[in-house]
Amino acid sequence: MKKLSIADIAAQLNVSKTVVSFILNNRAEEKRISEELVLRVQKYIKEVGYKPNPLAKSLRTGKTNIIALMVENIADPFFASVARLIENSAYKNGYKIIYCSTDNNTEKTKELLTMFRERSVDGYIIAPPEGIQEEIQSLIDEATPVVFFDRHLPNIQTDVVEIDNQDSTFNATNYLINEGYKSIAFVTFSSKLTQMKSRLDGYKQAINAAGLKTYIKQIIFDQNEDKMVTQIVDFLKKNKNLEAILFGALQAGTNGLKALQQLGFNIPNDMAVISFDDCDVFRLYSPSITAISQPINQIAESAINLLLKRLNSSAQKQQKIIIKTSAVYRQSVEK
Amino acid sequence: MKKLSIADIAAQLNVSKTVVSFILNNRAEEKRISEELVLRVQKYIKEVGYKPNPLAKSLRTGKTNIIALMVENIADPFFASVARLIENSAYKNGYKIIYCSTDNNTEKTKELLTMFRERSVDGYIIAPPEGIQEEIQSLIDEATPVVFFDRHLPNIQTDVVEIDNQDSTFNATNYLINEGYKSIAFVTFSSKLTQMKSRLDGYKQAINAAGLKTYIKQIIFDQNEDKMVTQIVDFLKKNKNLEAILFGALQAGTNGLKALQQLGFNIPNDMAVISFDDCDVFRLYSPSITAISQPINQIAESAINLLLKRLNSSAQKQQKIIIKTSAVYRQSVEK
DNA sequence: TTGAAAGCGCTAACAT
DNA sequence: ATGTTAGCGCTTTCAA
Repeated sequence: MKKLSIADIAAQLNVSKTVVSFILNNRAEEKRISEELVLRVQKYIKEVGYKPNPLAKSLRTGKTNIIALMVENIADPFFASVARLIENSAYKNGYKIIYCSTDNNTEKTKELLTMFRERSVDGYIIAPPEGIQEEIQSLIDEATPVVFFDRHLPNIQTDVVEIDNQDSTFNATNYLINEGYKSIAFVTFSSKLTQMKSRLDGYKQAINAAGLKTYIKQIIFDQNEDKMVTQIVDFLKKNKNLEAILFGALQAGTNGLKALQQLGFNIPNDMAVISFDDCDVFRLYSPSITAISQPINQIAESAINLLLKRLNSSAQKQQKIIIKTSAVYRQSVEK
Repeated sequence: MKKLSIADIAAQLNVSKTVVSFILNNRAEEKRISEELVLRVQKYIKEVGYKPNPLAKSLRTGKTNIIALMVENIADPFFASVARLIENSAYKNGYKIIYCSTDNNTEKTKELLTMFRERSVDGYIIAPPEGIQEEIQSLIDEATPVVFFDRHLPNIQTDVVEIDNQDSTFNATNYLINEGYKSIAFVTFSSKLTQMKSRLDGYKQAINAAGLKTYIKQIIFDQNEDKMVTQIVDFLKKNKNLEAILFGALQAGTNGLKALQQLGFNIPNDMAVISFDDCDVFRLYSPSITAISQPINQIAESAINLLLKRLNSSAQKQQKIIIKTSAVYRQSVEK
């Protein structure tokens, strides 16, 4: 059974391809095609199970119904979960997702963008690394929809979905201060990305407002987890007076717990702990770990909705959606 | 700046499209095109940064350089990690990945397969749900490469990458038996998938060989985690004599830990624990949890390599790669 | 209301 | 050794 083409359909029904095409694309009314013919064609198409070839359609229209999803790392639970939810909505709306992990690597991301552009991807949802302003701007200039999430790029005007990073760490830090802790550290990754900067700022702001001293450790990311643990161990050894730690990211938190375990710290007696991002590790750990929880559902939903809106109707003012986080208080900060 | 086409290049250089096409596709030698011309064309192409339109190419050749990756759930850490590694190799070899989560839902998966087929995806890497034999068989009949991983479908002859599920649980159960535990439960998901059956078989085999009694709980999967925890809690309440539990899957394990916590069990004194799959939760839990670790790297690598091999040269005997797991012994089974 | 035909950009059979 | 040309299957302008 050979694959049917629109020409086959037209030939069988003794009509032109044009008519069939119009009917397939719901333009029958607009084109004032007789109802009788419309029905006849639709019936036949259903009967033989004809499906238009999307490749040919794409070549002709330049639309692919494919959305590129560019995350930092698809193996990261946060990005994987967001991807899962975005995938759902996308498929529901007739779009497929082609994804990739940027590793926050500028060059790699540029190459990926070039590839996607060649393939005429319809739109982009990106957790952008630094240094891709130019490429993104030229996409925007071509009226290709781009939605940022998790972070943004300064100077780029496009839709963004973010959480209120600064508020989150500000509040968490204040919580620790109010609980009576004085020496509070912020352990995070060394990064220039906007979300990481904001988290650091929130911490600093709270500490400074309380007239306390800041203790900041910015871990250098390393494929080898043990090396990151070691960085935290060293930091802890150098700052014996610490009473509480706020971890600025999930992996900082889990590695931090490993470091604290290695050094035999008792949580929360020797050290109170709060971490950004929530996960099973924190829920199940004993003591359970207080965490700043990102509303993944809202983030994913907002991102895909913004993109779909843009795909369906161009030209509107870019939106910035800031989503509030909530802290889940657990045993790791009980005095 | 308009997008260049092969016709533009040909016109500029006063040669035919054919020549340009052959040179682009590395068939210059085969077609005995003069070296001088090859160089001239290549130079010009590089100069103007011309890239062939993959859409047009695909329409013509029927090849898309896209691989479909169908996992159970991309938000599951196991599948996300495998996806990450497969993504890497695929991009390195000039293929892109379009993925989807099947939810082990037969109907959904069939629809997805239809969609991918319409889009002329070049090959498939699938963790297959039940009931899609027919669709898969017809892909294979069309000589479309399909590689299964994590599980397989009975009666379908195609490349498979799996771990030695039965051996894994057999060995783990035996380990518990040798440690002196008598009442050993197997808590897993209710599933007809091959890998889950094998895990159950391995447990039964070991228990029976030792002349012990089996205690089996097959959790009904539920989006609501608490409901799954409750199922385990109920099971534990009904079997007060249990001394050890082997969990047949990651989520069974984490939910099991929650259940044990709820009931105030002390691990390993009140209950020894081993879980299938390893993750941070088990490493960081106190006591740390003994786990059967799947070699994710090997799984991903084998799967993508099998597929790439098939994409590059059809017709070869299908391979079944069985990968050994290793147990990571931790405190949860120390007597 | 319907149809003919051009063309999206590429490959490859066939010609020269 | 290089060129001509017919499609791949679709959309859309223009004509009837």
